[in-house]
Amino acid sequence: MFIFKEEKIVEICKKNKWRLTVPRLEVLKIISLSEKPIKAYDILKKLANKIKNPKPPTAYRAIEFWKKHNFIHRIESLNAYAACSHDHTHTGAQFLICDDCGKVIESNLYDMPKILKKSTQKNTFKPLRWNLEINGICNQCS
Amino acid sequence: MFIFKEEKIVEICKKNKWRLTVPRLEVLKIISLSEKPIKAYDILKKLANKIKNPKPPTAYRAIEFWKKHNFIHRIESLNAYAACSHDHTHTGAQFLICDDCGKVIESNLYDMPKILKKSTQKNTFKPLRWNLEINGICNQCS
DNA sequence: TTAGGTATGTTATAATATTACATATAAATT
DNA sequence: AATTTATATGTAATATTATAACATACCTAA
Repeated sequence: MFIFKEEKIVEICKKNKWRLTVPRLEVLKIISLSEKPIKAYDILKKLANKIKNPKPPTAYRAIEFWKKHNFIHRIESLNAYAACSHDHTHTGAQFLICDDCGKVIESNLYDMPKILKKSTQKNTFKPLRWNLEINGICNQCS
Repeated sequence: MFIFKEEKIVEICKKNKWRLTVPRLEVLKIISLSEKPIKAYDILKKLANKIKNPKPPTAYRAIEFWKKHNFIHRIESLNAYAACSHDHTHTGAQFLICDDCGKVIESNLYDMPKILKKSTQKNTFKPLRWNLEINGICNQCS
């Protein structure tokens, strides 16, 4: 989805005083090198090339870490994970999921569309974060 | 979330020549009587009051049936199901999920917001259906 | 009333995710 | 530098969510 530069990651972690451990770095690499959103157990399988006999929690913990810091997203309808291709400040994300090839494009707006905001106001609901998944057919497949 | 009238359901099924079987009807009742989105295995537990020793496929098949016909929605981020509180024609849905009490408000737009449509066009992506989940704090909890 | 299609019952298992606790490592404090 | 504290990992077990496969039952229509 989006390839991170390792030096950049090292730098960001240092700056934020986050511990950049081996499982964390390897998991981020695996996700960011994947062409499509990748599932936890596929991450785990690839992780086995780097770490001796890793167990599910090792993968899930690293996933959780990067998700928390907005470096990756979970595509809910796919149970899969993709590197964030935008900056790490947005509280909402949207994804264009191709029903045909399975590739996912992240397409951020940063602000919630007015009409959605209005609809939350009508319900006196205070929105904090949002996730939009749009299924359809991508450029390449149509 | 939304309570269906049984006679109405019977009528709709007859009209569409859908088979309204016992597991299907009971599963729809269970979901529509639930205050919050309900999980498959909780549906299954409640179904046991109506059907002798039901197994997961019985619940999942009925869920699939109503989902296909747009009578219920799956809240992806919760792995849970809620009765559709709107009509059954929309191809997109959005949900306001309260992080505090877990209740979910369905708030449909029918048309995809222009800004989203524009963003799919920029990617020459042909949208077919969409699902938006907004987390935040509801009226009652704030 | 039989053939075809559709739905269910049942067993088993796959896929996804978390708990719990022991150990290790890094960072902060003395 | 040694000790304390907090954080991360290793590991086994198990919980949760979902599907496959196949036999049986049941509608519908010819």
